[in-house]
Amino acid sequence: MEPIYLTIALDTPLDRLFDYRWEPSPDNPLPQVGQIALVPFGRQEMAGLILAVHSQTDVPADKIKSVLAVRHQCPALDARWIALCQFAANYYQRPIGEVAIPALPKNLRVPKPTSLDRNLKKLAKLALAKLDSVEPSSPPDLNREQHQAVETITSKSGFAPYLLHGVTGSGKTEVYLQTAARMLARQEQSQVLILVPEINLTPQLEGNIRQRFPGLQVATLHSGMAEGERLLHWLSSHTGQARIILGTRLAILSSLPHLQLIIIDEEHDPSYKQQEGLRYSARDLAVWRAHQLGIPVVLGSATPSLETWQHSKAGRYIKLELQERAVQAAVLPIVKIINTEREKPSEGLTQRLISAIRLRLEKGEQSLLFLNRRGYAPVIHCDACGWMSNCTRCTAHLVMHKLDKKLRCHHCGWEQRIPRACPTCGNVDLQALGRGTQRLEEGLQAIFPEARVFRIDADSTRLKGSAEAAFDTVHRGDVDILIGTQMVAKGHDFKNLTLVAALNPDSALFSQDFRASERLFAQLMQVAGRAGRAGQKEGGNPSEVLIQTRYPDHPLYHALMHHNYQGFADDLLEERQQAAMPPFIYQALLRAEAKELETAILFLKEAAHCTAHHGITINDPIPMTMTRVHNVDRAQLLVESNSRPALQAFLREWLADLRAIKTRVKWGVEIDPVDI
DNA sequence: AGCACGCCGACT
DNA sequence: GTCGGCGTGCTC
Repeated sequence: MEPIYLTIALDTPLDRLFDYRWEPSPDNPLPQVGQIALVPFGRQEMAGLILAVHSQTDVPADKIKSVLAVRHQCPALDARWIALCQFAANYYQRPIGEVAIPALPKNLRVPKPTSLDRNLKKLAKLALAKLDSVEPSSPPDLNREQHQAVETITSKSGFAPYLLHGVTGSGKTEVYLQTAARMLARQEQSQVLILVPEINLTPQLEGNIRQRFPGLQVATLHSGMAEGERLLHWLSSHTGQARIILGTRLAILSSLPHLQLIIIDEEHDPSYKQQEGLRYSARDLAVWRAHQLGIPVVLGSATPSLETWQHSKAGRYIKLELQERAVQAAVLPIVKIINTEREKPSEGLTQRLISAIRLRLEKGEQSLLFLNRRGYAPVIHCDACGWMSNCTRCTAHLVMHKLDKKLRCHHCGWEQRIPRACPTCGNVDLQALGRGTQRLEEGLQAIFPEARVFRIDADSTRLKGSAEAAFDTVHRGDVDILIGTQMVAKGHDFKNLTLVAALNPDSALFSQDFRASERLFAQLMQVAGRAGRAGQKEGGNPSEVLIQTRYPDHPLYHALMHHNYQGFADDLLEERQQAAMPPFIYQALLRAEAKELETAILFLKEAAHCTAHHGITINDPIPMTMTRVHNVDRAQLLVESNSRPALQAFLREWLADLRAIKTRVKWGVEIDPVDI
């Protein structure tokens, strides 16, 4: 028999495919497109995705190698999944292998195949185990708006993108669940994908889903899972056994052959953007995938991204408003602004805030203080000579961590003991400047010695599973005052919480990043939404949100005071349009890093010095805001266009030219960057 | 990107 | 005499 040649995509930055020989034999079934093959590559062995099977090849006979094995145990990935990877590869300007291969569970990629047969048997057990442990619950009645949202989404057929816009407590989750229920009931094998920003912070949602759909298999997909477990859940999605798939951004690249609905909760959340490797937007890929499959996609948020908001204003997305709070007695919290120029804080707390906390303590209610800065103090300083605790490897301060007596760089991980005296002049009186969550905790405990003060941040929840335990402590009511970073803003309903305070959120107002205020608004709205979610207590006052700021007249805080997302978003959009910024134009970023900043800048200058392209703006190279991280200097070059296709076409050509430049600079391009 | 090969400087 | 620095070249 004639040999067969397989065209295979591999996880390598080389922008081409590789042909391998496959020897036919009566024992081995013919390989198929979409199957995974194990091949020799250079001196390594790798797993690749079969993209074509043919009887000929252009590769010279002395170069071609043979396939080591084909993973017949894993059913082939279908053409639509491959098309998704191909789209992402083209759009983000990377080879398809760099998209497709990392999207597969590791156990399918390692040279020694794990026993898939055993795992497939395990799948059935997994489903049963989950069924035993839940108590089924029935769906609550929907209010008029929720009902209409479910009706609208389920009445149309074909591709339709929806923006489900509703404040915290308006019952978006219930719309997700009942929409999912209808789609699942409609077809024997249908699957629903639900994306959440961070799965570890939403155990409640997973619980709800399992209770509401007791007969159905639920798969979860996120980066915190063990490889064996990951394989099981991925396979259950891939084989169609899992009907509901709950996952983080990486789940958008999973194989879902019977997908009928995609839901993206908190669609504005920055964690939908992958920030390393293939820098994809799970939200954008979700919309593309829904379009490809001709199915609805629901983007839910109280504070939609300006991209999504603009789509809905332009009529490209269908807007569904939830304005009533679904929980009967729940009312919006009262937002008050405290001017810290007039009321000077001590220990970071104004007198008004301290009184508000005291009132909650007396009533046995909880308070939440939001301070987005972990550690004790962001820097220490010598008054005598001006020395500051700077990281020698990064353009950043070493943060003081008092509990473990360390100075720590939050960017490169460097740590050292807190010096007893100033390293340059010997002064023993070093000052902690500024305030992190640890210092706030210390101050609060001093003011309220009897109160149970509790801190939740990346430091207090470093151990696996400890975040969930920490949240449980708060839910149980074992906490009076909760201090937290952005970790506490997401997902959790605190039933006894009636006071939320934001300390010192001002820095984002003047950030270089034009998206900083959009993010701050979303974050404050979200954290404000933690208060009083279970409804008003008998005879109680509405929950309160206090913002301590030096800029009490800033429009962002005024919008927040009036719960006016729409006004805020419309104003920002107006500004963005005037200034020709996203979402009205499209951007790509060329980043370069080298030992010396000058080397990186020079590379970017050379890159910028290309033939002019109509409709493309190439800006000047600039050092990144945080120039040096871990002894590497970084610079970037922004490319803009008002036409997405024009930008794409330019990038394709440009990157080919850049690859030809002989350089030691490490560089890469990011499409639709969100952190500038 | 890995991973080799290859040709020049300081070590047991 | 070797270990190892990173320049250059290749991966079906």
